This record gives sequence, structure tokens and C-alpha cells, in this order.
Amino acid sequence: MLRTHTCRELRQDHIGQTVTLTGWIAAIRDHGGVMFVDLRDHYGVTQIVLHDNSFLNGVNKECTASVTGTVKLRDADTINDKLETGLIELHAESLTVLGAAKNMLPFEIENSREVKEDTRLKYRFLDLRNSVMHDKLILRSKVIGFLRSEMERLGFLEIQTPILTASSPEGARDYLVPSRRHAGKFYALPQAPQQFKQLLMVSGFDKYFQIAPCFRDEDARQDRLPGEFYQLDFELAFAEQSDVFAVAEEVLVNTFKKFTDKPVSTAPFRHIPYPEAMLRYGTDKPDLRNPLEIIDLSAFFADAGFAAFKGKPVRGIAVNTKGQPKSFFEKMLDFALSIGMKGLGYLTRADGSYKGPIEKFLSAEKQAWLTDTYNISDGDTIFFISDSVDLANKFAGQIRTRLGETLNLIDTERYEFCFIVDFPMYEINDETGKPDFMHNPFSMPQGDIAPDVLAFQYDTVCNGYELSSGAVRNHDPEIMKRAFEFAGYSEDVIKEKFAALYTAFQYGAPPHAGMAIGIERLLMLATDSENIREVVAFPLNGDARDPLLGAPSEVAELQLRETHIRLRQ
RNA sequence: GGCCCAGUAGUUCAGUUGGUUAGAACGCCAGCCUGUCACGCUGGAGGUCGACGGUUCGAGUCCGUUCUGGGUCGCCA
Repeated sequence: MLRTHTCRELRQDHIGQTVTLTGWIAAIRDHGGVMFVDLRDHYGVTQIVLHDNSFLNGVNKECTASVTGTVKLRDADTINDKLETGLIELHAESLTVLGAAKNMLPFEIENSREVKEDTRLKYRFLDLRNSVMHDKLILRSKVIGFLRSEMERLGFLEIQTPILTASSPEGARDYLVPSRRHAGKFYALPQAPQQFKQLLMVSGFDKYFQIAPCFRDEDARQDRLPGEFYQLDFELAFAEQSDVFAVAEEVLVNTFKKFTDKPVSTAPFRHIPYPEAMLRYGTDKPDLRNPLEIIDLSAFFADAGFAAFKGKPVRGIAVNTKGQPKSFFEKMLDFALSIGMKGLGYLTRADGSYKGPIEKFLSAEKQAWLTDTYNISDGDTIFFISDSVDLANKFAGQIRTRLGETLNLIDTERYEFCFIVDFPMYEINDETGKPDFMHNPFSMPQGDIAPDVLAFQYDTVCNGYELSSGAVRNHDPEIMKRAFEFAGYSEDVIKEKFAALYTAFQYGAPPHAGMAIGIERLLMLATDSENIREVVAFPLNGDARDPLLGAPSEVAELQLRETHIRLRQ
């Protein structure tokens, strides 16, 4: 037995016992005649006391060691309240180095989270010794365990689906795996278990779930891992949108209540139709903690005397800017230009009138209407955003977020959930002018197929993050045929590209609906992490490379030959 | 692929208008210290200023190219 206790275990009860601890040397404090060592393991830290400095020969910070000695009560004035084991200390009788460490670490464990990320990833095994990082992975394990137990409690069955599967024609780029036995053919890693879980519905499994690895060859974002990530994927048979929402509300509220201290939205979550979200928040993933809302001023400017806004979509955001220096407005303008806007007009209400370059284009009646309709008071500023509909919404959304952040309007101490519902089934492709599936061709349209038909498609949004995505699936081959035809695909395309689903649906498919919750995003929210890689043990970097193991890497000539691959010179 | 930002000691950063030998903190090494817990004190080592090219009497600083990283847009059924 290498140890008798962990570094978090020793208390008053152990005083007088001879014990052996193992762990990492986290700190050495040498006072000449007496030396203190902080010994750290997965569980905690215990202070070791040494009286013979020969014990420290060959001992460096972050080497592993075994220490045997007697547990003693600390003197009253040396008790450390900050340490769980701070009441006692271990007086060493022997200290053995188990794993030596170089005396120069690439960074200090304590500050690892401030180090450049590529260095952290290259020495991830050291970065993960940092207690904050260590705790995040412990929480990840607990959260995934809890999600699993919640799903089982709700009657869901976990079923594994293939990792080596077929490339799917829609969606993100696939990761491909060459086949050795079938020259010129490839497996693909699943972007999601989408088709398999729908097939399981046809097989009669009533409630399916999986903590599923998903692979997408798309570029990283602040809230998006490159390469691979995990989803709590679930699907219910004989179910509609409200059944899915009930599960999501139950599981998400319970999870955030259990693992965080902040208030959580209560079920039922707010439902916001997609068009409303785009207009009021300028995004389909609004942060509802931000109290600002976008107002539509297109009609207001349609008959106003300001040519630049006439006949164009105009959005406004009213916000109290009392006491803001001139530089605030300059910085907002800089921000607007940096996101691609041509400018940022605004009117400030002060001493009962509007001030700003647009003021002279607005009649007294217009100004009065603005003031009354939107309850504008002294000290308020209305920012104006005008562009094409899509850009006006997007820019207004970004300005809304920026104002909320800059003016500290966002209450960061709570979790605010909503469901974005009624996504359009199609969007018009800018280049071809033809309708494309907006989100996913498997969704059930809410009515007859038409350019503006909505889909039973929904996202769960929390604090500005798209936490989950889902839909009522289209289980009717006839509707599917019409939906694809409208997007310009013949039945042959469905038969070819989605053969398994299309065939399966000929043999009695239950109406079904489901959702997939991003595990890493959930963990980001629960741990207040700014960077999604903080909740993953060994993530790829932003460039989809692993600086630790060196992926992606070149392979042996034999491996290429066996998989029938010739590299282009 | 586009755009923005950054790259100076092991780490995090400062470095003014281009001007003497490029600094600080932490870490590391040596010495001192019997109660610290991010111990303290004294001293020391440590730099191709990401790389290449250019302008200049002189470049960490200016210009060009390039590499690396981060963010963002495209992309993400």
C-alpha cells in the first residue's frame, strides 16, 4: 500500500497516528531549522513539517513523493482555516521521491490559466494540476453522471450508436476515415447520432438518450470546439414539442440547481418565436439577462425627413447614458465600424429635447411620438441602426450586447433560459434565389409546404448561448417528399441520400421529437468559463491541432498504401 | 479563406520621439533564517526582442513579407 490516507483526509481524530501520504510537492518553505512542504493530491493539501533539510535532497516542486510521519495538532496560532486539513500537520520521519521533476517548470501551476494557451495545451498534464482546472473536470464527471441518472429516472434508455458511419450529405463537413477493405471508400465520423436515433424510434424504443460524441470539421469559436464535442442527445416516440420541452426543463433546471449557486429560470421557459427574437434581440440566441430591447423604427422613418433612413429597415435601442463621457459614444462608434457598420447615429434626450445630428430632420410631432411611445426620458440615448433587414437585425443585436456589457446592465448572477421556436423551414439562398433548408431537412413543417412555412424546430438558449437544438421530426414520407421537392430535390435524392430513414418510414414510424444539449456549453455556463476548452481535458486548439500528441500527424507509407491513399505532391 | 489583435527572460508583462549595457514581478540557482502556509531577506544566472528582408550613422521601436497564437466573419443539417 503506497499510502494510508489522502491529502484531504487527516483531521483531529488522526492525531498521534503514524500515516503515509503521497502526492505532489506543491510548495517548499524552508525556514532554516524548520521546513514546511505542501503535499497535494487529487483530494486536497496537507502541510508536512520537516526538521532535517537532508530530507529535501532531490526534492523539487511538482515532483511526486511519499511521506511517512506522525500526525500532530498544530499550535493554536498556526492553525490554517483556509486548508481543510489546517488543524493538523504531518511531522515527517521519511520522505521518498517517487517521480522526479525538472527544477524548471514551463509555468507555475498556480498561474497556469494565465499562460498562453498553446503552452498550456502542450503541457496540458501540468495545466490540469491547477486546482481550478482540476475542479472543472471533476464537475464535468459529476454533471455527466447526473444527466445520465436524470435521463434514466425519466425512463430514457441509453443506446450507443456507431462512430464509424456513413458520410451525410447535409450539414457540416465530415471527418473521413479511409476504408482498408474497400478501396476508395470512406467511413465518416458522426456529426450527431441523428439518423440512428430516428431509426431507434422506428424500432420501438420509446425514449432514447446518449451522451454522444459528435464530430464536425468546422472552425472553432469561443463557444464551439473544433473537431469533437459531446451532446446529451435524446428522442421521444409518440411525442410533440411540448413533451421535449418538459424533459429539457426538468433536466436543465435540476442540473443547474444542483451544480451552481445562481438562480435558475423556472419552468416553463419563455417561448420566443424566431422572427420575434431576430427583431427584439437581433439574434436567435438572445441573452435575456440584458434588459435592452431593439425597437423597429422603419415605419417611423418612412415618412420622416431623413433620407438616409427613408424606406429602409431601421432599428433603435434606447438606453440610459446619463453621465457617460464623450469617449463612450466614440468607443461605441469605433465598435460599430469594427463590426462592419457604416456609422452609428444617435439622439440623446436632455433638458426636454433631443440632441444629435438627426434631430433637425424630425418634426416636433415625430419627436413627441418617439418620446411617448418608447418612454424616453432625460439622459436616454437612442442608437439607430439601418441596413438590409438581415444586417440591421444582426448589427442591432451586436450593439445591444455591447451596450449591455459596456454599461454593466447584464445581471451575471443568474441563468436565464428560453426556447426559441418556430424557425422557418426554408431560407432563400442569396446566390441562387431558391429555397434551402434553413436548419435541417428532418424537421416537420408546421403546415402546407410554402416558402414561409415554419418548422417544429427549436433551440434552448441560456445567457446568450445556444445550449440545445431540436425538432419534431418529419416521419411521413409523403410530407418529406414534398419538403425536399420544394427545395429542389427529387424523391431519388431522398432515396439515395437518406435511404435508411426513407425506407424505415415506409414500415410504420411513430411521430417523434427530440433534442441535443451541448455538454461543453452547459459546463461553460455552469463553471463560468470564458473559453470552451477549459471544460475539456485534452481539447484541440483553435486551429484543430493537438499540441500535446501532435494530431493531425503524418502516417507511415504502409498505412497510406493499405488504405489506398496517394498523397498529392 | 477575409478582417482585427498579440508575439520581448522559463511565465506574465513594461519598454516614451528610433539613440549608452533591453527592465519589473513571479519562477530558477546560491547564501541566511525554528512556525510558514503565495514565508521572508541578500546576492546571482537567465534575452537571436517570433523569422526573413528593407529604411537609417543607429531598429525591440519605422516599412514589407512571413510564421505562430487568440478573437471574429464565412462555415456550423
